[in-house]
Amino acid sequence: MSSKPSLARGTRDFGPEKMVKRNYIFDTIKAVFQRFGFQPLETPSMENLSVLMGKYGDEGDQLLFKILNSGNFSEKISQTDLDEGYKKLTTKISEKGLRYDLTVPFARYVVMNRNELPLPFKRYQIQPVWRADRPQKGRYREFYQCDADVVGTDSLICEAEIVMMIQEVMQSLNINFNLKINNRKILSGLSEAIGAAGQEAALAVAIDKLDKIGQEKVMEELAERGFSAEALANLTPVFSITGSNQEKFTKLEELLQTSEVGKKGIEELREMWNYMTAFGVTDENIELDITLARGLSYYTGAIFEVKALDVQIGSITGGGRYDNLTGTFGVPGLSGVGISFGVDRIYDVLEELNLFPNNQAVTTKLLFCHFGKEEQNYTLPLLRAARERGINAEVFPDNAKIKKQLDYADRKKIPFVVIIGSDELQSGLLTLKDMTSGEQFKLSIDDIFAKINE
RNA sequence: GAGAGUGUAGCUCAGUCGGUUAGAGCAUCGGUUUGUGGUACCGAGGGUCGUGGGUUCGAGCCCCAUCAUUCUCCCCA
Repeated sequence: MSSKPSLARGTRDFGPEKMVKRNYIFDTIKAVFQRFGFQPLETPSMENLSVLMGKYGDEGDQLLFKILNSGNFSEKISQTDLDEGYKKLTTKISEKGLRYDLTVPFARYVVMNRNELPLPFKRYQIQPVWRADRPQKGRYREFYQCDADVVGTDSLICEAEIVMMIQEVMQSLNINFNLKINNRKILSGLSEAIGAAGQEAALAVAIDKLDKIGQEKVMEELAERGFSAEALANLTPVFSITGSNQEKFTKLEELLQTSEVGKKGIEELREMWNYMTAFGVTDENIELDITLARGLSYYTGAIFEVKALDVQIGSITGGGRYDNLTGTFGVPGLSGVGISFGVDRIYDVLEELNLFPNNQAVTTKLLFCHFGKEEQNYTLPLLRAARERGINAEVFPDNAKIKKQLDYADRKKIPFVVIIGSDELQSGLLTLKDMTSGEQFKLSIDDIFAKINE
């Protein structure tokens, strides 16, 4: 019995054309990472659940793909285990899970190798991750993350360099972009300054939606979350912080006078800006945006977010600084700052704006076509010679009508074919066909190689 | 976790009020052309209408269940 094959939900195939385009993005990003001194790292697809569980909150634990133990796991289960419900049962039948992101495996790696690693340690990592949530537009159960992080230094030079890496990647890909920068300490300071200390998480989540739902709705949501009318009134001036980045700094300083954390945040941002200036980075494309929050709670310092202009799509890159990356594995005191490029969204942007280079799809340059066994044998040394000259070449492996062989060349977008029949065997002059123009020439094999390499 | 939609040929989709043998385009294969693709013309193959039940003289169409899948909210990349 055969049944129709199908893809597992939320997963995708990447055919040859898509792979060429994806590799273009990966190669561009990798080149920039390496130029800034980041080194490659790969970790296993699966990790022990003890490494993954409890790192992403309750909801994150639910979204982990768990791997069933091998062997007869059922014999270890008793009726009481079944009665206790699936959460406890899971721990008895599953000990491993697919990684949920690249940051936690990275933290595990750093902890396990802390004595061998040169600190600060700069690594980049491009691998798929898996999440068991419901797929929808632009969201998958398997997708790639493309991360670069530095651990083991608090220097704000790292933040400045991240800004430069973003600029270089976007410029290489020809994407017009807007980079927003904030600092998590400013958000903390803000909640202190408006008299809602300790509520910065709720404040951050709500304020992050500002450009999506507008100021009024944000206020409503904050009110629902228990912010007092007074706090909301104090918050209002924040929305009118406008002007150049330097002007924003000045206004912010007035607003956050009363908050130590807030002042620290401003100080960090100013220092970071000073480094950027020293590097020669201009403020073009870069915007200080104190309403940028980036949902996640683990950021503690700078926060970055990049959006593509000219196209209606969410953020394509994000990152920030987080303290105590390795704390959950018992090694406190290692701070990190990182950036993650959203490859799938960048792909969509390049596709929509037609920014992929177009001469990439060609893989084979030359196909040998023939009329039978004897002619095919004649091509084999020529095929080898072509490859030795660096020409991507292949021979049609079956005996088939020339029509079918040319059709194969056409579909594979092979630009040149050599046709060999009895005439060619006799004369030694081979027929070269240029598939784009349709022109044909009778040439010696050396002339053919020369022409193809033109 | 909550809500909405869609399942008909390999793919994208028509299918009228419930009515005879379920269609098209693309793709595949063959031919026009035994040595010429991308164009054209001719022809062929390909279906348990997601699955199971129900209503009916009669169901691709109506009802129930179930599975799959897409989208929205939550959350995130």
